[in-house]
Amino acid sequence: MVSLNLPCDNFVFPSALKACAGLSVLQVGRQIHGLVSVSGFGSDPFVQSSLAHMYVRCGEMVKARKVFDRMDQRNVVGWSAMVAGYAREGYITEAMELFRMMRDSGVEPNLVSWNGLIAGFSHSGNSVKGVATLKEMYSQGFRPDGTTISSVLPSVGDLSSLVTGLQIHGCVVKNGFAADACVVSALVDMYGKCGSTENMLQVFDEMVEMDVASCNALVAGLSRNGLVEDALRVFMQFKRQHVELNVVSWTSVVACCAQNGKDIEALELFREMQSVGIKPNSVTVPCLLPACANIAALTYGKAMHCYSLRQGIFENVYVSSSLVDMYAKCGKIWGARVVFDMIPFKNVVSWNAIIGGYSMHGKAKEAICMFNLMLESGQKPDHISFTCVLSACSQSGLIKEGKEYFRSMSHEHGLTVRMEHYACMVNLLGRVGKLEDAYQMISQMPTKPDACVWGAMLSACRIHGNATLGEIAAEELFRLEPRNAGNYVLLSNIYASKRMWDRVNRVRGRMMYIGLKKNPGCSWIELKNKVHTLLAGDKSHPQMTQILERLNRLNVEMHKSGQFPDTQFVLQDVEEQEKEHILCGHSEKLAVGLGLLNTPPGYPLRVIKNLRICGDCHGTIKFIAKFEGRQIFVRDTNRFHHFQDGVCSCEDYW
DNA sequence: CTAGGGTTAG
Repeated sequence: MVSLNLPCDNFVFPSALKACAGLSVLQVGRQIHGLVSVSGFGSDPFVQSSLAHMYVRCGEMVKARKVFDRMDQRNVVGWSAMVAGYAREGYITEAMELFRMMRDSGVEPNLVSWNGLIAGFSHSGNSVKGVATLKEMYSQGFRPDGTTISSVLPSVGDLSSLVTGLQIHGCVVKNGFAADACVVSALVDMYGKCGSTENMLQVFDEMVEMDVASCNALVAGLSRNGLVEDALRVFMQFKRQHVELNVVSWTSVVACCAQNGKDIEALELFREMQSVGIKPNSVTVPCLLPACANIAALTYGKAMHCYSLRQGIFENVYVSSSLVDMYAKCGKIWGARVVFDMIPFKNVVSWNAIIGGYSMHGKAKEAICMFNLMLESGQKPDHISFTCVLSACSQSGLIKEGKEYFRSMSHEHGLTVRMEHYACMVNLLGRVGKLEDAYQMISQMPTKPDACVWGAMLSACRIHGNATLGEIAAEELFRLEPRNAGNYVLLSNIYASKRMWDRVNRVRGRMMYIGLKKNPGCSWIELKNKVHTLLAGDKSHPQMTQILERLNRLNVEMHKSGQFPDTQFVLQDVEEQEKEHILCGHSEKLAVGLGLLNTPPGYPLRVIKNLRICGDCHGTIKFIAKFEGRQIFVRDTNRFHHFQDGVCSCEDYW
């Protein structure tokens, strides 16, 4: 229309600006603003309100305010857009103040004004304000409608306040809002977030007309509450019933798998999603990438990188940040850095990804350097930034630096010290052998230490073979998480390393009594675009004979060179020779053996393990790396081990 | 002709 030189009037500007607002396209909005300025309609109240709204929706509150301040006759639409905008951006005081000023200037808020304010609070995650505003609206004689309900519900879910949720549900039933699809999906979501699956299912079952958003909320709700199998089952049902599943539906089910240890399933669902013609978007990618990272499926991860570049979604900060994380977890820390440097607008998530990456690789210097660069760039650190930098310090035994970061967290950055930060400090002190200091830190905590703190203590006791403090930590853990087999294994390993076999048997008896089995060790390796899973002692892999043959040959070579496996890591009290036999079956060694067989000489190997690497395997893999002239990366639950030339990047300190 | 709502994301 503009290129045809047709004149724009005060009727077409609002419509065009509304389109910009809906799509948050600031660039076009600015151009239209320019046209408005030269058109002579710059003082039309409709045009001005629309302009203010466009800037609000593009997150440009300063620009919006400028337009609003210049308005000659401020109408209810302009006021309401500004109020909602401030609430949405988290400027609560400004929103409330403007709301008051609107009334003082003689403009009465209507239902849409109230709803906008409530939606703004919900959007910015303000759980208390949303509900409070709903109550205030009631007290001033405004009846809520379906929009009010679906605006306020998201903040109720965040509150985890089931009572409030039930009250609102009651209001929905009484007023007949249950026919509104948005209300139903918001209710399903709210009950899911409050952990009430019975209510969630009831709302879903009573739904009048099938609605895809409610189906999606149900899948997410089941997944979030640990009912993974049910989530997958209902998804399959929806597919069979020909519910018109959209990109959100597929993304939800991919996320469900990726967040619950079903990494291979996540990759398969992603493929199926594409095969039925649903295009993954900038949310799908960060949902899927953790699955690639978990099993070090680098080829899939790279494919996602290419896809993101092709689709033009790489610039999305969540997409690029999850790519950084994926490369780091797949052993490519340099690749992670390259991607990080290409992120145009970094946020705290991006910085945390690269700091965490360096930390995981034991590169404390680099992690600290990136942390300082983040501060210099003006980015405020959050509690995760501190978890990353503190764990980097503990990987490398940097006591002084760690203590200083720990102190600055609350004193300089105004952040609350959480359990995981105490756990980092216990880890830091404990690993260098300052077990008494670590124990003292726990005793002086303002809140009761949780399992991650005691777990750090127990691990430190394992490294230094301290049975006395180990027993204290273990007893706390048995009370806090009686069904976590790892704790029993750690304590029993402490005893085994001190040859206290009667106590080893006592712990194992206790485990058996409550019906716990040692978590089987499991490793993954990607070879020729296929991810292979190996379980400790499992002989089912088709190449197992060759693997064991190769490993035995390497074992002989190792003995010849005068090195012997460290057998103190075996749990059972058995003859020395048999111990070595059991160690041979550890999954990380099997994965390395498989990698050696199926890759050309000199090719680097990347292995992922679900538990911490054992000392014997660590020693053996150091030997293999040297003997075979290979770089071998092993990622365990804690960090990366980069084996090369007979040494490991962790310097035997893990 | 201009203002308000639900589902996926470290």
